[in-house]
Amino acid sequence: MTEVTRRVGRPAKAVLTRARIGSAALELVDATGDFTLPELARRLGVQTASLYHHVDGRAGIIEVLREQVSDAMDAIALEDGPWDLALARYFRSYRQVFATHPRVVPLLTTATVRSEKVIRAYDRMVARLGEAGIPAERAMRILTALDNFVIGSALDLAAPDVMWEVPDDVEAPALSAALAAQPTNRKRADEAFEEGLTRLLASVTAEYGASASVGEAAR
Amino acid sequence: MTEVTRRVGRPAKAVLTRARIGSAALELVDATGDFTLPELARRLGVQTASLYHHVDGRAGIIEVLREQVSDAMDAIALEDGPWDLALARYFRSYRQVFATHPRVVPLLTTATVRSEKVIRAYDRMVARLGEAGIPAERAMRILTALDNFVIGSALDLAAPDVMWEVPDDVEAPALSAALAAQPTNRKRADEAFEEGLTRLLASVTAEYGASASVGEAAR
DNA sequence: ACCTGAACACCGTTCAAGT
DNA sequence: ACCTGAACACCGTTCAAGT
Repeated sequence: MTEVTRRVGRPAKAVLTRARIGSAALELVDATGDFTLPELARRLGVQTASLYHHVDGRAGIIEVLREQVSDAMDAIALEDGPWDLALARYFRSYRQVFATHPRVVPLLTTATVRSEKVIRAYDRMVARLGEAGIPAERAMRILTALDNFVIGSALDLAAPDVMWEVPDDVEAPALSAALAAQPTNRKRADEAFEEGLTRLLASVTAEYGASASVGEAAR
Repeated sequence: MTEVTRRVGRPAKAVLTRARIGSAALELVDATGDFTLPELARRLGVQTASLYHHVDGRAGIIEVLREQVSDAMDAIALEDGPWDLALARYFRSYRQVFATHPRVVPLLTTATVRSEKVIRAYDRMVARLGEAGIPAERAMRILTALDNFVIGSALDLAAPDVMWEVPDDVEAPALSAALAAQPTNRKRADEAFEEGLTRLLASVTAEYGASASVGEAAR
């Protein structure tokens, strides 16, 4: 028999914090692929309504999740070395964070970027592209393209085990052979990310110049 | 006063079809960004439970949405001409479909591809990359990279009006200047898509050879 | 300020009953 | 086979009451 002490009213010390809610939510999403407020509250040993004292409902918890992954990104990556290697480092860390928490990606796909850390990172990237002689307008286009690619690649990490399933009555010999030759799903996703990131950055480098090959430096 | 005729039991002719449900769902998502079964049923003039006779609940309706957008893609694009131009045509039509229905994109981000039409398209792309001298393993990697980029670019279409919002207390001069120089959100998204697609395909072309520049042919 | 318990509107799904 | 009406479990959100 466990003795349950029922408490009513404000506790001497707050039992919840934004941070505690955030890490519990992250754990829950990592484990199940989604979260509900009642389940989250249960894991934290509180009532569902208690969460509202710290975050703005379900949308607020998604915000906390976004903050957590944003903070894990390597902003220092952008400071030193040639710009192309700096961007490569940053976007690799960007994707690496999502590789650790793939199931949160679908929850974060559409929202305005407000995180100070992420804003600063993009500012730094625009600046570094400018130093490399790329005009601001073009820099924004390149950054958005890279961003789209990385987000798509992050979503790929949350993909089901079988990404393409050829039905029995459909003939797709080339695709079937290519799929059969594939390594694990994760390896495929990793390789495709490197393939695209390297090609995109190398293409820009070829046009505007930089110190070394991105692919080379990855080894 | 409208006369309402209450009908019970099976009607002489089925009032619902998969197709009717699908187009009503697409309209609803286009208009509101999401859908619920009760609201969909209301628009179709039936009870919520009636939907279950034609589709497998909410997940089934998302499946129908996926079929609808998949069917709108230009599969013939892959048949003729140099492989790089063929792929460019296909991926442009791919993204064009989502540009017409941007708000459905977030609903379709993670699921196994089973659509015969899409499977055939990917088979065709692997085959054409093979003809160009690209080994199957590498072809799959390139295709996945392109796919990730296009999905990310499609999500970009569903992005809020302000993609990056620099808080008042944060200094991001380079980013702010670049954002100020931006045209409309849609134009930014369009340009970034072309930027990335062109660079990715040109990079592969440079390595394996093809007939003409992708960027050139786009004009 | 912070937690509880109860209430409310709403959603997805199931099923017996009717033609 | 296909539609209805009712039922059920569950979810997100609100709010008065308690310390």
